[in-house]
Amino acid sequence: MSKRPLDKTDIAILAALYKDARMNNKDIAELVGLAPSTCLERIKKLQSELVIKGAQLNVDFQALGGNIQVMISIRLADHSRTTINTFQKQLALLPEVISLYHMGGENDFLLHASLGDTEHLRDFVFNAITARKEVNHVETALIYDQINGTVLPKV
Amino acid sequence: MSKRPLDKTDIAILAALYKDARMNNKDIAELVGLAPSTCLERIKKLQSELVIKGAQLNVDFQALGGNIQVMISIRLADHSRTTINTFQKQLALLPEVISLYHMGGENDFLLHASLGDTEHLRDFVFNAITARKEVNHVETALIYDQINGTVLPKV
DNA sequence: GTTGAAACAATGTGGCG
DNA sequence: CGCCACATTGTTTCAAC
Repeated sequence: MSKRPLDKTDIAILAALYKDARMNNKDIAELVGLAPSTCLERIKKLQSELVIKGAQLNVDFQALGGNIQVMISIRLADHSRTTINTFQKQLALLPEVISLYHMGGENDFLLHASLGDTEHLRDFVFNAITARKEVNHVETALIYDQINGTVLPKV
Repeated sequence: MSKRPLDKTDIAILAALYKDARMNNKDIAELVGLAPSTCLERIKKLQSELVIKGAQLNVDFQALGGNIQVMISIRLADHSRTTINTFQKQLALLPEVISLYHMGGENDFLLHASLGDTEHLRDFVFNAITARKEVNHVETALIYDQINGTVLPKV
């Protein structure tokens, strides 16, 4: 991945798409003050350079039956690469999992999940996490609310 | 927010857009087996019902000078609504902040941030967090790696 | 829920600063 | 070399069914 410095226009494009990834090219072009063709060229370039890695929908998990969200801190007994990799790959596939962070520090993983109710949460923690031999410690914290940052300046 | 039950097609549309929010309507329609017009109608409906709350770009933070990502656990001294709200609103505006979670449990907030280097991290923690009178305890953990879940079944 | 036509956006080419 | 204008192709969108 090259380290091309991004100019103001690139940042403006990224900021626009960060706020609304479904914005169309014509509107972005207008917003950043470029002709549509030029703007598209830049977006394509950012994509090919993997500065833009994709785009994800913000779904209302509640509408999908996920009435509670939690962060689960997990410590493993064994920190070998295979254990970590296997754990990570298998857990990321579970439908309850929104994100799985591999961490440095006391806890090895932080798991962001959406669950239907507290019973579902209990079952999930037991069946998917504490049932695993390599898991040493689990701590669940409820998420009340999430706010996303809006901008990406820093250049 | 109404609680209309989503059918298989709605879920399929959401799943497609969750994987790639920039997918166009024609391709989604084809994928889920609908005519483009019908598919668009459903997407519009999901948007107006706020099942779809938006879409966010997956940016390579490294390309933007964010070489490290951290999760910072924060405890406040005072849990009044005003203190919490003010803290949340002000911190969410900082350019380093990716997400800010208001939590139940021991820690009041979990802050996901992207920083240029360790010095930037140190300054950020001091200036933006520990410098605040209402902050009681701060704990920073490095993120090695993040995996996002791929599907949203659960209906 | 579909089809089809008109309106609009995406995209490639060639030309300008 | 990056930008723009324009022409072509493809997508969105709305009406009638």
